[in-house]
Order: sequence, then structure tokens, then C-alpha cells
Amino acid sequence: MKIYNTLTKSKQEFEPLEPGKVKMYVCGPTVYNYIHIGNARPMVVFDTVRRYLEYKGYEVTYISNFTDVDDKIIQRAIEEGTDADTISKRYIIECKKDMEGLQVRPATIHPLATEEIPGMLEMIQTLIEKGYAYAASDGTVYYRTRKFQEYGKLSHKNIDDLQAGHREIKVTGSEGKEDELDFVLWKPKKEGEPYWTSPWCDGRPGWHIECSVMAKKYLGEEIDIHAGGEDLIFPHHENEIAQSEACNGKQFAKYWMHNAFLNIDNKKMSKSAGNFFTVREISEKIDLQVIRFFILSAHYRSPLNFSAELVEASKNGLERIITAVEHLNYLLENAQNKVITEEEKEKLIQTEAFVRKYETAMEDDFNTADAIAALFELVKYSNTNTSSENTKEYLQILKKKILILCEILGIVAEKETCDLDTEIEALIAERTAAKKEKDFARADAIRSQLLEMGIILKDTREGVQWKRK
RNA sequence: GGCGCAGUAGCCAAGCGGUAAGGCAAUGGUCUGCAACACCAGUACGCACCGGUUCAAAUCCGGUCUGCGCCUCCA
Repeated sequence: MKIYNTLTKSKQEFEPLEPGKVKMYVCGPTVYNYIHIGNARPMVVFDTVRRYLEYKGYEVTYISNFTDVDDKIIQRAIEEGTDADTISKRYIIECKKDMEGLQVRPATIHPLATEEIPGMLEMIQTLIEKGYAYAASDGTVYYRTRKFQEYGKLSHKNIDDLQAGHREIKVTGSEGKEDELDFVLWKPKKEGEPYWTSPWCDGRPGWHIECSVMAKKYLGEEIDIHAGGEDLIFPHHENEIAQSEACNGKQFAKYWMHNAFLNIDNKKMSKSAGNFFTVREISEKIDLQVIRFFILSAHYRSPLNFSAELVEASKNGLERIITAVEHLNYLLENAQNKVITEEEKEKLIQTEAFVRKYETAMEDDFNTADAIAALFELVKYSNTNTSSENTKEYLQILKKKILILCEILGIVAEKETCDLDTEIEALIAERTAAKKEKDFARADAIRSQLLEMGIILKDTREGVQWKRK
């Protein structure tokens, strides 16, 4: 299995630190509002990575944090006349709801920054002791960026270029810094803000230190995969490396994975441009599973454009897969309980090619677009190689194959079979009778009536199928 | 200014040296009372443009054009 590593700018064979186990850390959202559609991309993408690793038999420890103390949260709290804790707790709950809709499985642990302050104080202290950090006169603690020789190795930046860039857009409030590149590990509180006591001042942690500490606490000093959006490469992940490696003296993460951005109508999403969408508002119009399928329809390192018609195309494509599974279920209801035939066995062997194609795609840096193509080929094969003549066993195995490939992508292709609604069944029977008597007006009336109830009918060769909208 | 990415049919999107996957949409057909589903058929003499390397290039190299990202809170 190959993974593109931002650190080396190349695809590398994946070799976990410990055989059979994978330690994975994915930077989570800052919870000051509902998550937006852009936040959904890394969640879906890395959840899929996790699912595939588990499919391959790895035991995955998946850690994803919630940043629950931050300027934006505090600002939101002030606006609403409440406290930061209320805001963050509320949006963590809402975020989890959205994740559920997107079929993103909960992480092994979702640590909260505010609950990891002791670890942060400890790491900052160690960095100060090792000479990698210093406290300014106002109590702010800075990281001594130039002291870390390898600074820039992830983002492939030259430290001197960085400084030149900084001069142009110099920010105020950095008087206590020894060097403009130094970044904050701990900052003093302002009036009314949440704070914790520390040896340097009452205050709160900088953003970067959180992830270094949480990764270390829950995964250890060395981890396999560290992931997030590409915008995090610099400075967030670069700074994490500086902190963790200076503190622990070991390579922090072996593989760094970054997803590209999701744009809206070919433009970067932003509130000012008026093209900002939360997952919540999208979920009111579209099944979030469609959004998930849409996100996976492109490779995670390519920019992805989001628009109504593109989502519509994904919806139709996904429908094709679901229809195929429904059809198999329909056939299974009346299938014969005989021994699988030689011909059927032969056909099942042929489907292995699609499974292999799927796996090959996933093994190549999680090429979900190609994997989906293989899935579609399997679906087509299923559509053309099944009938009411087939045995239960054959149909069951075929269905299972489709379902497993869907499962890795987080696609639920089979809705729980609800109890047959007697009213619906009765209407369908009535319609069938009407059709027999060539009373098509009555038949169509019943079909419209069912449609209003959210039931879609299909007259197949094998009989009438129905499904909920 | 520095660093980097991308340009493949109407749309989306794989392919990354061996002669263009897959999906959506559209068209014609099979099936069907109609519809829906499904299936079948054709659908890029060509992969932004110009050169070069090679027996062979969408794939490698050089240049041009266009779009985009990061360098600053940001998935």
C-alpha cells in the first residue's frame, strides 16, 4: 500500500511502526459554529482511510481532537452573551450529528484541548528547559523557531524566505519575540476569557501545542499517520513537528497526509463571498450520504468543486448502486434454496477481478475515484448476471461483495428492511389487479397515491418492486 | 516576491512511457399499457498550446498560455 507523504513529496510504501497496528491523528475542527462543507472533506477522506486500513486487517487507533478554546469561540460567546464552554459543548454535539449523517465513524478518542492543559504545561516546560522556548516579560511563551534546525521540512520552505515574507505583513503585538518567526505556545489571558494558571502567567495555550500534546498522550511520541487539510501544512503541522520533535527527540509522524480544498462553484468558500455552506443546511436538502459519495468521487489530493449539479450527478450515480442491491434483495426473496451451480461459481470468480481493481486503487494512495469505478463495474456485472433463476447462495455472495466495497467507502447501500407495510402492499395488489383488467387509469391513480406517500414503484420482469423515496 | 498544484469528451473524473477506465447528462434501441429500473449501441483520430527525447508520450524534458493554492485565522 502506498501513501503520498507530504514530508517526502512522494508516494511511499506504508510500513507501520508496529506490525498490524496503525496510529493515526487527524486534526479536528475548532468548534465555534456548525461545521462547513469544507470541514467535511478531511473527515470523510480520513474516515475512509481508516476503514480501508481496518479492511486490510490493521488495528487502527484513530484520534481526532476538538479545539474547544480559541479566539473565535470566545468571540462567539461574547456575541451571544454566554461563555466559551457553552459554545464549544454545543457545537461538539452538533458536529457529531453531522459526522453521523456523513457516516463518519467516531474516533477511538475525541480529546478536547481544554482537558489536556496539564500535558501542554509539561511540554512547554520541557521545551523551555531544552532551550526551544522562552517566556517574554508579559508571560507569553514563544517557540524559538530558528533553534529547530529542520524547521520547514514539511512545508518545504526556506526559513529565510519565510522571514522575508513576514516583513511585508508584519503583525502587531509581537514585541516580546526574539525573532519574527517565533510562534506562541502560551498566551496571557485577557479580561473575561477562560484561563488556566501556569508558571508563566494565567492564560491559555496556543493552537499548535494542543495537537502535539494530544497526539503524544493518546498515541505516543511516534505515530504512523498525521492528517488534515492542506492549509494546515504551514504553519500548524510544521509547528507541531518543531514542538514534538524538539521535546521528544524522535520523529513525530512517519506519514503526513493532506487533503486538497473543496471549492464552491470554482471559488474558495468564504463568508464574504457569500458561498459559505454548513453541512447542516446542506443536509436539509440532500442526504448527507450523497455528499460523502460526492467527496469520494475525486482523489483526495485534487481540488474538488462543489455545486448543485455536481451533487445531483453523484446522487444519481449512488442511486445506481443502491438500486442494484435492492434488486438483489428482491430476487433473494423468492430465490431457490438450492446448491450453488458450477456456472454461478464461475461467475463469482469473475467478480474477483473487480474486487482486485478496487483494492489496487485503494492501495495506490487511496484512489477512491478509481475504486468507485471498480464498484460500478461490479454493479453492472451484478445487473447483467442475475435473475430469478439464480440460487440464494449465489445472490447472497454477490450482494455481500457489493456491500463490503460500499462499506469501506462508508456507503450504506442497504437500508434496514422495514416491515412490509400492509397498507402499501394492499394498494400494490389492487393496482396489479387493475392492470390485469386493463384499468390503467385506476392503476396510475394508485401509483400517484403511493408516490405521494413517498413510495416509488417499479414494474420489473419479476414483478412489482417498491421503495421509499 | 518566494514555494507549489492543475489543465483529459457537454459535465465530473481515473490513467502518469505501450496506444484513452468509470459515472452523470444527452441520443437511438430492447423491455414495458405508460413510467421507472435495467440492458444494448454509438459517443475524445485525441488528452491547453509549441517544441524536444523515445521504436513508442495524455504520461518524460524545455518553453508558452490559463486557472488555482500556500506563504496570514482557515479543512
